[in-house]
Order: sequence, then C-alpha cells, then structure tokens
Amino acid sequence: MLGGLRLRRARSSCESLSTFAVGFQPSTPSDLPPDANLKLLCLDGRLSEALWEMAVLATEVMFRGYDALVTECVNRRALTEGRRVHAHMIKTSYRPPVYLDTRLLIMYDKCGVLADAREVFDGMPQRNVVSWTAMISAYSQRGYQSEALGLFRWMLRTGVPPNQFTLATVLASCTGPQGLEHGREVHSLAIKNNYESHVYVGSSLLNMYAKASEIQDARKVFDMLPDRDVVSCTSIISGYAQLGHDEEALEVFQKLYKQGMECNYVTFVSLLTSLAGLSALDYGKQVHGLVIRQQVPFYVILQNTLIYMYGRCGSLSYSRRVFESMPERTVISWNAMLVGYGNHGLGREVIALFKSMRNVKPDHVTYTAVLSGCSHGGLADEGLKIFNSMVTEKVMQPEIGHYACVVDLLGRAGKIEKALEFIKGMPLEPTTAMWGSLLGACRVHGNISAGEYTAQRLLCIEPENAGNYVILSNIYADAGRWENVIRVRELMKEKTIMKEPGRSWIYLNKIVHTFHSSDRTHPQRDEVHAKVRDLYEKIKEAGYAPNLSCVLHDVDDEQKERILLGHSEKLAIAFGIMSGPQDGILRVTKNLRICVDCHNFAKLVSLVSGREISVRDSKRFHLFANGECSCGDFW
DNA sequence: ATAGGGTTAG
Repeated sequence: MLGGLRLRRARSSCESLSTFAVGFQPSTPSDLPPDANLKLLCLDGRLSEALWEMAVLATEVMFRGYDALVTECVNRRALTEGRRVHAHMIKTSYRPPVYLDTRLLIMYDKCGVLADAREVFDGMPQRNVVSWTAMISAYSQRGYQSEALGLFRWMLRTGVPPNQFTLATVLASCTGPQGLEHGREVHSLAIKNNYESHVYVGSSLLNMYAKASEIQDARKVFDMLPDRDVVSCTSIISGYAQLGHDEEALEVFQKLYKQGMECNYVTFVSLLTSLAGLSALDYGKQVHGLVIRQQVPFYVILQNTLIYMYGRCGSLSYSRRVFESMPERTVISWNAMLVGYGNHGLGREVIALFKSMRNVKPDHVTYTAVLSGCSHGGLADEGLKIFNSMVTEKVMQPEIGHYACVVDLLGRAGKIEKALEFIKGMPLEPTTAMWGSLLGACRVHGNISAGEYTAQRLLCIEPENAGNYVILSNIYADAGRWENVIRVRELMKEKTIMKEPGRSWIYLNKIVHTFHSSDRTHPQRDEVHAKVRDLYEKIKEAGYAPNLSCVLHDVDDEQKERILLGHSEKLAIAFGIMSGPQDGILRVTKNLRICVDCHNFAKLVSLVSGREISVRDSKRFHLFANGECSCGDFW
C-alpha cells in the first residue's frame, strides 16, 4: 500500500500522467522493495522522475536503487544529477559498499571531473582492484602518467594484486623518457601474474614497446600472442608505421591478411599511412578498393588518411575526389588537401581552397600548410600577406613553424637581409629548419656573405648534417671560390658526419626497386649504371655539366663525376626510363633532399626523353617536364 | 563495475 501512495505522490510531480510508470506491476506491491519503482524509472531512462522518487523515498533508497541511479547518470554523463544522488547518500547517512563508491568514482570520471573522482577514491574505507583500476584509468586517459603510475605503485604496496584490466591500463601510461623502464617492470609483473598472453595486455605491451621505439620487443610480444584480434594486429602494423618502418608495416599486413586477419578502419588508417610514406600508389589504390568492398563505414579519419595518402603518392586528383565525396569534413580534411597542393607547388590552388573553407575554423596547421604552400608555389607576397593577417586580425598567435614559413617566404623573394632581421626580431629561438631554408635561399640568390653567416649558425646547431655543408659548398662553387670549397670539405671532415644514406625508389608493377648511392646490389645494376652513362652523354649535348661541388669527398674530378652519377635518384630515374612502358609519369621517391646536380640531371632527362618525371624528396614534389621543374629551381 | 589500436604540419 505504501507503494501505491508513493506512486501517487510521484505522479503529482509528473506532467505526462498517461505515460507514467511503464512496466510497473501492481499485483503484490508489498513484496517489492521500497525503491522498486525508482529502479524501473531509471531503466526506462526517466532520470528526473527517478530523482524525484529518490527525494521522496529519503532513507528508503537501497543499494539497487542507488546503483540504477548512478548507472543512468554514467550513461548520460549527467553530472548535476549524479551529484544529487551522491549528496542524497550523504544526507541520509547511507554508507555505500565498495561497489557503489567505485560507481560514484566512475560517474565523476566519466562526467569529466577528475578531482571529485579522486575525492571519492580518497574517502573510500576500502578499495578493491576495480576501484584502483578505475582511478588509474581516469588519470591515464587524461595523460596524467606519473599520477597513474604512482597510484599503481601505491596499489601494489597495499597488497592488491593487479588484474588484466589494471595491467592494460597502466601500460598506456608507460610512455615518455622513463616509460620503457616502467613498462618493462609492468611486463615482468604481467608474466608473474600469467597475463602476458592476454589479448588486451599483449596489445598494450606491444604498444608500449613500439612507443619506446623498441620494435623488436613489440614484435616478440606480438609473435607470442596465442589469440590475436583486430586490435593486436593493428597495433603491430601501426607500431611499424609510426616508427617509419613502412616496408615492415606493409609486409606484416600482407602476411596477416593472408592469414585472414580482420580489418577495420583503424587498420586501414595505419596501413595507408605507411603506404603514403612508401609512395606506393598502386597499393594505396588497392587498399582503397578494399575499404570500399569491405563496406568500412566512411569515417572522416579514414577519408582524411586517404586524402593524405594520395597526396603523398603524387595523385592529387584522387585526393580531391575523396575530398569532394565527403559528406562531412573536419579541419584536418582541409589541411590534408592543402598540404597536398602545397607539396606539389600549386600555390594558387592552396589559396583558392583556403579561401573556400566553410564550416570549419582554420587552425595552426592550416596556416602552416597555406604559408608553406605559398612558399613552394612561388607566391611570396601572398604568403606574407596571409601571415600579417594572422597577426593583425588576431586569428591566432603565430607559432615557431609559422615564423619558419615567413623566413622561407622572405628568402624565396630574395629578401635575405629582411629574413635575417626577422629572425633577430622573433620572440622565439631560431630552428635548424629556419637556418636551413635561409641557406637554401642564399644559394639560389648567390648571397655569399649571408650564406656564410647562416651556415655558421646552422653548423653550430646541426654539425652532423652533411646536406648543409653541400649547400655551402654549392654557394662557393657558384661564385668560383674554389679555395672555400676545399675549406668546407675539410670542415666537414673534422666533424664526424653521421649521414643518413641516400636512398631512392621506384615502383614498377607493384615491385619496389630501391637504389642506394653507387648501388652495387640491384640485380640489373650494370644495365642501370650504363643507362645513367647513356643519359649523361645525351644531356651533355643539351648543356648539362656535372656540378662537382655537390661532392665533398677529397678525390679527383673524375672520381667526383663517378660519385655524382652514382646518386640514387639518378639510378632510379635511369631504371624507370629503361624499364618503361613508356607512358605516364615516372615517379621516383627519395628519402633526403634532392641535390642540385640531380635536379639539373632530371630536368634535362625530361627534356631529351620526353617523359614527365616526378621526384618526391623529403621536402616536396618536383615535377620535371620539358627541361623545367615545377619548383622553379627553389627548394 | 575497471582494459588495448587511428588522421593533417615540421
């Protein structure tokens, strides 16, 4: 009978009388606990009515009733309501069991108030492994790694053994400088507790190792997993991808795919990132086809990655097609498209697209993309105007990358002194990227004194980068200062140069052919070297002369010429020409920046062979046609 | 009740 009374009281507060108390069975009301109706209201999603009921019931709300209330608050992320439930417990002197305290902690965490979650945690008379794990997870997911690790240690000290949830959670906080150390400790703990081969723990472990660049350890964990699922398979692929081990990422994907691995959009995102790095257009298209055939839902992130992949593979029309097909775009979609145009030197397209941005707010990446796009596209004045508008229209505070773009823009326009002044007036420390682009500008504009100053600055910060010495050597050689060329070479010898070896590659029928400088490993090396010689003779007639200042070895000119002709991009280009089908663009990818001599070589080869040659170097695309390059000789 | 993988620039 009390139940009936309560029902009537609650009803008076309710607007829609006819729909009230769905599912309430009035048969034997006295058998039901007093908060039965409260539970039903929660299950029915009628939270405000349930809260009213809670207030009316006062001290008669029991464990199940509170549980239902808190659960509904968690589901809805309803903080205000959650606080009322918590306050009600305190007011009615209800002493929640561990379970309910933990639920409250989770409620505050999911509602985004970490401090309140922690307050609940600290006030708990007892804690179990779930309470500890929930609290660790709360810190971990917000990036408070040391707090998460500290709690984990505290938990171990109190004698609560971690379970698979705890281990998977805490491993996500094992990143950063000492992450590996902590991660290894957690790993041995996982082994001790027999959780090493658990799927979740395993993928967390391998991610921890991948983030610490210990990819072999990650692979070991992966290989030992008895049951693999999408996430663990994707983790190893993305581990390789994020460390730039793109070949391995593709290789392991191919192997797992043959074994029937399940793929979802995260898998494809990781894989496509690696294919972008490899410039593997054919594979990229194939994976795109797989995405469509598998009817993977068209998540924005996946489409953004497709835009990026096509851009990096030199196929802007495909990028644009994906971009146009998107029902919704984020700022990243626009940025990926802008970056693609910019890397191809299409400044006009960059500006047009930038001006047509709708429904999104440009961010700092947008401005970096636009400014560097202007620079690569030869639109120095437009770029400077856009930078100034950032400041005057208070769009955002320019960051170091934006300043670097301005240095590049000024340098391109030949305003070297202004660029130097700009660097001096900056509120930030100049970076190697800035000095590097300025040095390039000094070369293009033949400014020796500024070049010397810039090189001095650059070589102080980055003495191990051989490319910097080469450009300085180019500057001196262009001015006929041979004694300085020799000095640069000696300067370079003093420092031990840890140069990343030059490497170029080209795809033919989905087979990647990689060439290293003076390659002696490719099966057709003799033919390839002969083809370079052959091209060399042909382009000499068109005015090519080897630029010996690109070689900083202490050898005679004949030997220098041999070294120059052995540069990996020349080998790749020659291989592409000799292997044709003779149509379409020849696409070469290089891991470093292309040198002046190879740039000249490619221009003239495009002229005498009548083929279009695209070279993606570490900075941008160069499209060579009829003896000209899309970069306008500035890069 | 508590858990693992993903996008743009440099």
